[in-house]
Amino acid sequence: MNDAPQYRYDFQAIESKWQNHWREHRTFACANPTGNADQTKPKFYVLDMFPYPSGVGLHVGHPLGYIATDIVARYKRMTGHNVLHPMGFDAFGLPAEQFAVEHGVHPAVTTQKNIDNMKRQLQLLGLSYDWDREISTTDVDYYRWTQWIFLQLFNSYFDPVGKKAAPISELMKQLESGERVVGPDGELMSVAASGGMDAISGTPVGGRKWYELTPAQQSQLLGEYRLAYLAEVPVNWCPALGTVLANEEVTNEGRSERGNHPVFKRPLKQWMLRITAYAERLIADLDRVDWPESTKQMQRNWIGRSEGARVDFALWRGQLIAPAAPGEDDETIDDETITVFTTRPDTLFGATYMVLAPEHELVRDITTPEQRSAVETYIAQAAARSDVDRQADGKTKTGVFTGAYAINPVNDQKIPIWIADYVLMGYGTGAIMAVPAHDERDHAFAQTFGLPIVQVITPPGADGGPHDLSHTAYTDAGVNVNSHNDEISLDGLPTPEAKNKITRWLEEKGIGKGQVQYKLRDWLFSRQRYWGEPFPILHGPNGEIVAVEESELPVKLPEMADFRPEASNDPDAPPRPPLGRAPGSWRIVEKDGVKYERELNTMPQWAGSCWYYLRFCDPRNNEAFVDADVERYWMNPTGRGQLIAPAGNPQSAIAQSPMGVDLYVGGVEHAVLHLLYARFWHKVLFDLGHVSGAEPFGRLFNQGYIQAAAYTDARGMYVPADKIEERDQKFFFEGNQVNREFGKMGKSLKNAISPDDMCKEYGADTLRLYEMYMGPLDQSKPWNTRDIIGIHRFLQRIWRNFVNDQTGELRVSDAPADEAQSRLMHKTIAAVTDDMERLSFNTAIAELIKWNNELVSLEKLPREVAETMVKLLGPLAPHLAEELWARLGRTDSVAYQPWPAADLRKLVEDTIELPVQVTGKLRGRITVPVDADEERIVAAAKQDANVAAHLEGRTIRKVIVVKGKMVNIVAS
RNA sequence: GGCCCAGUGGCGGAAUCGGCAGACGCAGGGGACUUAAAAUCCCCUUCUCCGAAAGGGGAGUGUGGGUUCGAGUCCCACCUGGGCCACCA
Repeated sequence: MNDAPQYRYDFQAIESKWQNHWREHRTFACANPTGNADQTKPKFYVLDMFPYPSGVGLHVGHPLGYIATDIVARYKRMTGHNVLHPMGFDAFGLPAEQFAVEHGVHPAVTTQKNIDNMKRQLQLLGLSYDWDREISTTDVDYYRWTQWIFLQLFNSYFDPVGKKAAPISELMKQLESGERVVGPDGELMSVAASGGMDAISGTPVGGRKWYELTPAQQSQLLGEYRLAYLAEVPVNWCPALGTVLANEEVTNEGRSERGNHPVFKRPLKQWMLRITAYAERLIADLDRVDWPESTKQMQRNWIGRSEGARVDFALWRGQLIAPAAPGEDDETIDDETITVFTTRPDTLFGATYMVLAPEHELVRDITTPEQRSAVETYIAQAAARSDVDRQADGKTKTGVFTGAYAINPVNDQKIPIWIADYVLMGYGTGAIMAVPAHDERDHAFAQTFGLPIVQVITPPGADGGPHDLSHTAYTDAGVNVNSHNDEISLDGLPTPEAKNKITRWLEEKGIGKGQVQYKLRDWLFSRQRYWGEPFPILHGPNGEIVAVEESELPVKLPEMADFRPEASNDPDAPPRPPLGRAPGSWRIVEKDGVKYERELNTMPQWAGSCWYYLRFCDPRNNEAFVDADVERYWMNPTGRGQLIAPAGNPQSAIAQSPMGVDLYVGGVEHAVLHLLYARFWHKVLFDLGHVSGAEPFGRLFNQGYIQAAAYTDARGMYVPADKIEERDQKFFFEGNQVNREFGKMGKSLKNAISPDDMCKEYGADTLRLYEMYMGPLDQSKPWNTRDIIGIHRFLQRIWRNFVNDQTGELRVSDAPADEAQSRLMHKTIAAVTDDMERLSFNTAIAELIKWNNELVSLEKLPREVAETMVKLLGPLAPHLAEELWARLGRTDSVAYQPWPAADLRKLVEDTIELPVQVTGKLRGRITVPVDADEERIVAAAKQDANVAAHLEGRTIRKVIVVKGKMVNIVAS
């Protein structure tokens, strides 16, 4: 027999009713500020990192951030903001293509299916997105503009004078007029800066003036400066997948993340984006955004700025230089120097040998005949080893002597030149001066090969005495010794001054220069895949690279039945992008009687996510990627209504940020790449005048992960967590005991929990509240289904406070709240509002639970109390709030009700309880009038029996009264 | 190895600016209601000592020091766990 109350909290009926209502009424559609739209409201743009629509759908870890942003969006609507809260899908990429290959379905089909499923799951959670603005990076109307932005990059160069992107056409004009020249190292200089150098001396192509170059040469020269360019670079080539892979798509074992196929480093001609030109600004502008300090630090580390100097070492010519091998250029190396980068030019006197990367171009030229075979063997070995192998060796150093020597410019010492794989071709100049006394790696290498170690730095305060360098290098700053020649002495100088002095000397002598070096490399931007954005680029018969006209965009992906990448077992096989098999009608474009072939690579998955936040502002615009006025509105502070925050809360977490998206929430896994790439694109668009601010995301918040118990069997394999039985704190799978551990929820640990199941069993409001109640948003915390019941009880208790579950009657009266109830209400409003501003939803919920527990004892809720409860609940549990709002007789949506304001006067009490300490230990509590003066407070404190007992026989040394907080009587 | 973050009851966590440690929830214990169970409601619940109780004492926020009238909070060193980078000259 089922005698459950007839009018109990029926979350399923409530939630589907209101989800349908919101959808049908487009409750959360938000207007752009055009025409007659209401511009009196301040705007607020709150954004999630949009998901990749995977086939398995969401688990309960995914919506953590979405729930948080939804609460913020709903709260901001109630505080009178025009809120932009969109959602879309980052749907290009390898997984969809792989799935499609495996199941023989077109990726467009599976992608759409996955999007539909994910959207259904999101709507089940009652998230208040403006679905009118939904976009997918795979929509032609979207990637058309991704291609357009690529053309902006292709048609721009980085002007080193203005330190910003500018149209390449301007550079062309300046080169034509001779106003600007190309310096000896390829640097762009204005004529003034070059000291009157004319275009002849500056032009690197055959030493000819710009106007003497053929069009192909001119085009090649411009290519050296474009922000998007083709270059032969070492890439991660995976022949089995038939594509290059980004570093992060390669496992620590040097295999592909998907499929576990071997990956090889090899040089290939690829599209690159010149992000390195922006290194300085990408670091500097981090100071202008409100991001977690750790995320900023990760970006700074990734960009890796170091200050130091370039130093030229002359080759020692007292020996025969190896003659060029047959067929090679017989280059004279008489004038050759080896240039190194060092952050410690102050240790130059301690440089006892040099090391070149095995791939360094000079290695072949300088190697002596006796050493040639050893060197070539080593080079071959190094090439065969993956980066991972190199690292696996840790500190053991390998290398080979080339037989050649260089001259240390400060002391004319003849020092040997080695090659070793601990020197990387990709950083600095690919060559180093080795100072084994003061660099750990050089020290280890010198120890291994018996090279001399010369101390030139002493630790501060070490009196210049010899320092034990037999086991380890001294790498910190100190004071120079043994560092002088006829012209310069660094002896006695502390490290920073020594650096400055030697750098100046090197510059005067013309053999060195102060330099800033970055770890950041240019961005490898092409993939040999089908499921990505085609490049809007054409290749002419003579190797010309021509941009597709803007008017001819989009370049649509061709329909293809077979879109598989061409796999191979041969690491030397050339890449064959799937688009190479596209029909000729797509591949070949005829213009002015010339046949061009389309670029066959596609863009990486990062491309679409680099600018989607801009498209959300104006997603259906066919004239521009975003309307300029609309962009200015959403991406800039309005200056109006900075925030609706309680007084006395200056450090509001969601105050409007200086520029860009007001709040961007996502996982810390995107701390570097996505956020760096998007910032780079945004800066280019800013430089070219297409957007109004220098940074895309004013405030960033990284939510934590949801972890869950995972179980491994005797073989260490994960077993499904939902099939585990627990007995006596031991865990069993199919009768066998298994181990429990905790890890990030997901498919690989077989511990995913579906939000669909939770919504079905407890409801979306319960799931939302539970996820927020688990702990601080930015912390990782373990999922525990058992704990959900507490939140569910809370919502049921709210329901019963409003509705008599036997009769269905509303338990609300029109009587006013008494003083105690009123005070409690305003206290809760103040606390919850403060928590909302700080994104501290766990404590906001705790406040509401506490308040609601107090209301249980009331016969009926005063209407004011009831309405306030519903409003405070609105952002957190929106379905229940809408239902109760309707039952209170309201016909409008609670989503746009004004947020309750705490009346501070109502919080004032007549008396206050103060803790009393004696010498720092709590001994009693007193109740005094709130305006009592110090004298009266102290007198009351001394009268407390327990306090008096502890003061008995002691002398009072000091009395500290902190108004409204506590009293401390110090006695001895 | 470098940089960053975190350690608080049986568990998740609270304490926002240096001022009553453990809010709120789970689990656990006791009680009410019920034929019974579920649900619901009430009470207890950091450890420990004295006390029949009221109450009171001591210890306590990873460890050891320091600053302070007062430290979970600030400083120094260390331990443990997590994240990112990792031969970047």
